[in-house]
Amino acid sequence: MDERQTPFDAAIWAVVNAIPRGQVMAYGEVARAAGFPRHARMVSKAMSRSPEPLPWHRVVRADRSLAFEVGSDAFDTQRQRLADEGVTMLNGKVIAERPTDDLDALIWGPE
DNA sequence: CCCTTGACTATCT
DNA sequence: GAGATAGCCAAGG
Repeated sequence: MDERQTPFDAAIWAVVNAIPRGQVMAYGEVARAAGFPRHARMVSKAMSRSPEPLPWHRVVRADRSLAFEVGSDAFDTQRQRLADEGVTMLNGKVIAERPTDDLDALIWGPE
């Protein structure tokens, strides 16, 4: 194999995997939680590079809209997957709760 | 090395 | 509150 995952990738994957079902996080929040503030744009790349499926549909924009073009396959897929988790959308924006501070403990450890 | 691109965000109008 | 602008940062041509 040939994938070299950077510490960045691993951190991002860990955070995304830690997002509870039915909840969403913004790209910037994921980056920050992973320890890489201002790397919101890199989060998408890291997720694309993931060797195994990731709950990427739980990652949305800061304003709670989806990052894909409306009508695109990716957009529809994300909306459908969210719907399966009980998350619906209103006026183009996701209606879901944000992970509480418990997520930080989950990622950074009980410490 | 310069320039463009991108699953972003904060700020201003 | 929607559109425009600037900032941000890594990757690729």
